[in-house]
Amino acid sequence: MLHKLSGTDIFRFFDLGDPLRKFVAGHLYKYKRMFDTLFFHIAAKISLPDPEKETIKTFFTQRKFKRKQFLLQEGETCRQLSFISKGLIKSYNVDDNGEDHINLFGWEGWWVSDFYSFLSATPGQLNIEAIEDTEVLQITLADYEAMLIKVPVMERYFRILYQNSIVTKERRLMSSITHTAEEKYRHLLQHHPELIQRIPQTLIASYLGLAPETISRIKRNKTP
Amino acid sequence: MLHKLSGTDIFRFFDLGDPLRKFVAGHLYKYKRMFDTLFFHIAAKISLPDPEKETIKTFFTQRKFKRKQFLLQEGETCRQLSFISKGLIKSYNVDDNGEDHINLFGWEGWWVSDFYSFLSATPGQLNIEAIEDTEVLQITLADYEAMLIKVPVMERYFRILYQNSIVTKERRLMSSITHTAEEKYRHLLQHHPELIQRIPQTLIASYLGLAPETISRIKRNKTP
DNA sequence: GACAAGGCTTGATCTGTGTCAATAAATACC
DNA sequence: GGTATTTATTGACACAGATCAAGCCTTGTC
Repeated sequence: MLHKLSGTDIFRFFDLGDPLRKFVAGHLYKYKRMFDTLFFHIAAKISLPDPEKETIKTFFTQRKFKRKQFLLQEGETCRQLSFISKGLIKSYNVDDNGEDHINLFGWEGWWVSDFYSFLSATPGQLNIEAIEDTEVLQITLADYEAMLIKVPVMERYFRILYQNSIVTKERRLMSSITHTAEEKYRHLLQHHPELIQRIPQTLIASYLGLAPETISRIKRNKTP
Repeated sequence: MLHKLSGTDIFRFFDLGDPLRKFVAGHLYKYKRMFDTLFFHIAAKISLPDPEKETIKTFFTQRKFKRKQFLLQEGETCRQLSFISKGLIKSYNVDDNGEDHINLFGWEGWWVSDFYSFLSATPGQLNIEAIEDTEVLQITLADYEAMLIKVPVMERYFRILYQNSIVTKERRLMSSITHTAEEKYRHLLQHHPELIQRIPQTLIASYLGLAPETISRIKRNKTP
């Protein structure tokens, strides 16, 4: 089975504002099983037979985090790749002046980690913190690698996942370099309006690399 | 075989400044076959038996580009994923004011395309242009997908390739948001000094999102 | 080897966005 | 339900880095 990809589909499970989010949340509630969210997302990219699902389950452990609790702190080695089945997190680092800079937001259907730290098994600089109460499925590096050996079709899943992620990250980078503050904010507003509702403006500002005051001024100047 | 990954290894085939570049260049010269560079790079991530190599060869076509020639122009659909076996390219887009913004430089061992355009088969906004005379191996989307079906271990290769690429792109994004002009330039200088030699300052500036004059001033102020 | 074209430096000036500070509004908490 | 905390707004001001302009230096070309 080839992975079919349309112009919009490419972002479906990736960029901020996953349109399936609400449905997935309902789905989860109905079955009350965190793995359903995972398999639902996997099914969007590859077809995964039931026996393989059972194998995959054995590699993950479930964990819950309260609001403001850290999944990972700067200086730690990130031992887990986490799939968010419920909740909302921010991943950020702190610069020399003590300022936070948000790397990404993640919610239902997102994979999060300090990827560099995780893959290299060395201490990293990212903090990952729950913004809302969050439930995740976690896998260690050894198990991630073992799973990919044991269930080779997951290579395909992650290849497609990462492939799409690269597109998103390239776009965000170019936006960061080429756009003005206002363009960045309006772009986010246009493409991910739900974000603005769910996440405080201060954090949005940090994510966009702007001062919160700048966003206030943009809203004042051109919203009328 | 698991892919072993050390802290430095993670960037080896990815970020600017591939340390194997010179060796590969020599290697290529010796055997005068573009595929050697490709298989050399693949071998760094997975082990690929000879029969599979022969299969893979059938999916690629070779192409050469002269300095200043375009591999791809804005508005075109990017039909090819290109592996650079020799040369140097820039990938950039043009903003509403007609300014260029360089997305990435690529040379021996890099894969380049307008990834979004390629995967979605829709027109893209990137220009890809040869800075030096360049030789590439190209594969279409259909052949890329066919190859991944026929040689499944290539899923693994691309998964690892993309995985590393994500780390690099995340770092560049955070650098772009958190660092000052001077920090960005010094960081590049420290980690990729060869770049500064091989690529004109104007292009470096565009890559970093700075004005060329800013780089001149940085060099004046603190090099003494 | 002369001319063209491109690349680099320097100074003067302008401007978008950050910083600081004070207040108001919204939300969380016991 | 009232206080504490967080979040958003607004104004005054500062500054990093862009822009504009001019001149110089380097490289390529016939």
